[in-house]
Amino acid sequence: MREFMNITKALADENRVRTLLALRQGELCVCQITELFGLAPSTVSKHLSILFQAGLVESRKEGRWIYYQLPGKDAPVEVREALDWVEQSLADNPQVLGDAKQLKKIVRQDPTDLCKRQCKK
Amino acid sequence: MREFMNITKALADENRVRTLLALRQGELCVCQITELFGLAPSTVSKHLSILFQAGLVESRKEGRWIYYQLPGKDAPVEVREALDWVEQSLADNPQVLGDAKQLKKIVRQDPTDLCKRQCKK
DNA sequence: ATTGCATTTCGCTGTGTGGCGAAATATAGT
DNA sequence: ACTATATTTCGCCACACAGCGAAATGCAAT
Repeated sequence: MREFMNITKALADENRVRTLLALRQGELCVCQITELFGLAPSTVSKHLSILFQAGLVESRKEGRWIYYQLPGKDAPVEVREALDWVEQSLADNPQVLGDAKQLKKIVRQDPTDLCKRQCKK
Repeated sequence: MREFMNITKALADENRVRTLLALRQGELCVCQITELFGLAPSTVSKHLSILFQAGLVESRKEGRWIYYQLPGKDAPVEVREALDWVEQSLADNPQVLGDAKQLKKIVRQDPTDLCKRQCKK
């Protein structure tokens, strides 16, 4: 029950749900998600931490960057069904489609430049 | 998106989730759920209101009593899939099974007596 | 009409949470 | 070693929310 509630609480924030759907495109680093939502890096990091503790995302460290991604087929059933439900419910949501569109522009840019700009703010 | 977030926020509370699973047994009035959780009637009423606004329960008025129940087949797809997900994830959860067991005793009692006892508290 | 009762609404309180900026941590490159 | 930089952790603040009790509402029975 504890684990299930971790999932529902993680899904009870719009930015976290949008993050999960954004990750369908493939792995993203913190600065890319930060750029997508216009939030502070620390805020995005916290969101990702909550998603991670719920098992809804995995992370991979590569140099200075930490890439987050959706869990693979080896994820617990609860997690997979939660993600399926989110995707099925919001796949053609305007907000989500808009995010996907903007993400394409973001992933084309050099992550280094993104982070530099965010630090200057 | 708004509607979907209403659902996820409604599911982000353990007592509300337990309520949904309890309602699989059939419709329940407020005082029965109050008895099950040991909460104040006003608190239970608020929870049910949140579930109702999310579309996760329906209500039926009969005299002084208001019975809440799970929505029928005519419910929106998002709602049905949310309920399916909750049920699949928690069907054999100890807490949920315990609730079901206690509910059987509660529904055997006269609702009038339940309410009287709750008012005396 | 009035009383009794099931439920809801209202006001309040304590706790939880999202947001930020600043400081801390960890890694790359010089 | 030192600097730069990507991310996290830590305080802090504003706000949302679960919980209760008391008052209000709606309905039934007298």
